[in-house]
Amino acid sequence: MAKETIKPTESELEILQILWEKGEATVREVHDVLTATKNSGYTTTLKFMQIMFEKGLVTRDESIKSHIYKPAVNKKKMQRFYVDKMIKRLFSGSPSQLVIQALGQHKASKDELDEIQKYLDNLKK
Amino acid sequence: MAKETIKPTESELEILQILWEKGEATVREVHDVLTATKNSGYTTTLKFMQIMFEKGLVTRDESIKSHIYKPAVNKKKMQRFYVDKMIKRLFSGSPSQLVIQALGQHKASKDELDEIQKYLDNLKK
DNA sequence: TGAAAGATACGAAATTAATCGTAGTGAGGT
DNA sequence: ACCTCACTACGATTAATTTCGTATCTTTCA
Repeated sequence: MAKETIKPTESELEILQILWEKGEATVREVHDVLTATKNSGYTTTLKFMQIMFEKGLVTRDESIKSHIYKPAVNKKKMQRFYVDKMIKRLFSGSPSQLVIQALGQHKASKDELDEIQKYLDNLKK
Repeated sequence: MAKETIKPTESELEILQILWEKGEATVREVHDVLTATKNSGYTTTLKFMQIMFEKGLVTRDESIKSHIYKPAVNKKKMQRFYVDKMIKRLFSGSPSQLVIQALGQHKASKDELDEIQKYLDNLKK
């Protein structure tokens, strides 16, 4: 009975991101965020969230007319899963290559660099 | 006519990884690598590579009986694309969170840590 | 020379993802 | 009491992805 890692689709991940951010939200709220960048119908968003509910990616409170959805999967766990996959598929299994790539392609603030430095010091023991 | 980023599917990425690694390979060679971890038919691998050829993800030399395939997309470009997406979708847009996550979940060697350190020093200027 | 081995091409089934239309339900206001 | 509005449920469609079977071709070698 090993728990399968539930793999969200691209669209589901987009919605999870919003739910993680907000903690909980109605379909309407999620949809409003989505339509800020893309445009798709309300029932499309609704359908996605219903499917996510069936898959166990979210829970929902149905006691209110507008159901309230919450993420049911752990963000950290998903991060780990995808970081792993990405390292394997795109960085020949080398985590440090990913780190360097990530550092290189975005400018981090001084604070962020310091935080990474602290983390690094710790690893170096 | 801006060139669209060609987005390989999961399976296509798996094959690209092998081609990037080897530089070039026949279907048979790719298939042998694949079947080390999963199991699927030879014609499945063949079909994938034919589709990838049509999409322009690979080139091939047909002058030999067993066609020789080469990657036609840049690995760095793909890395950038997916790292971007991942930061956006899973790390709330924060590259340093990804870095810390990646560092935390895999043990890097001393050499690798040094390399990252050097890179970091450089960024800090 | 002709059968076996191994390759490609092609079509098509099976599955999964994404998208939307329509119908039905319930609460609130007039 | 009824109309309207926002919401859910559900089915259907289309598109993309994965997977293979079968036909065909070429080389080799007994």
